[in-house]
Amino acid sequence: MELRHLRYFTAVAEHLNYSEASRRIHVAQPAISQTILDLEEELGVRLLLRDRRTVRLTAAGETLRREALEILRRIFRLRRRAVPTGFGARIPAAFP
Amino acid sequence: MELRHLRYFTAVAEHLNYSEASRRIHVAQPAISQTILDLEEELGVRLLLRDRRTVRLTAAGETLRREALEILRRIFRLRRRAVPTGFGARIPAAFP
DNA sequence: TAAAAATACTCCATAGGTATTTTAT
DNA sequence: ATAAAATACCTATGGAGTATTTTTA
Repeated sequence: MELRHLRYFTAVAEHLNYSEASRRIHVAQPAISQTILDLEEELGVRLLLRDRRTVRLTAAGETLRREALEILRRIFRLRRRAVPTGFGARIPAAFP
Repeated sequence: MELRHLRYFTAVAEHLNYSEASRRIHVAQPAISQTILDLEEELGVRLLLRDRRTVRLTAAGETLRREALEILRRIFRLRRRAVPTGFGARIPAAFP
């Protein structure tokens, strides 16, 4: 599992639509499809029910959605803190 | 940034020795070296001071270490919860 | 038809391995 | 002489794109 899996999954979980997620995050739909399948296989859990035209989260999917969002939020904060602010701040010694 | 970066970094942060980390996590030392460099470049922050024979964490490195551990812990729990227990439990509908 | 997910395939970027160099002790 | 990180180089894997198929409304 890599962050990529969580990113794609949360995008799909948000829109409940692979194609829409594809447009939003600028990743081809088949790549998203495959990544979700890989994630489900790795976890051994079905995350999304895609029957007929609708995509729905399973209970496991809903749990993962929350956790994944929290993790991605943490990654986001991490990166934000690290961004050097100002000029002299190339490679600062510490996070701001 | 992917979890790979955090995995390698925390391994190095734990042992303060690239070669030792390499042995522990079964990834070649140059791969670890390169991954740390990539991470530092992406974050724009130096994470480790490797002068002479010693590797030390910068303040940023120490901060990242804590955050990374927390994130990896969450990933670990996630995967643990998802593991199907027992036979019938192929692809369960929900996390236990 | 239309709209969406899955499959097939192809390609190439890159993760990671081996070998080497550099640096300090 | 040793030990460790960085660099060079090469290869194979797999991530991602285009095209197509399948399925259902």
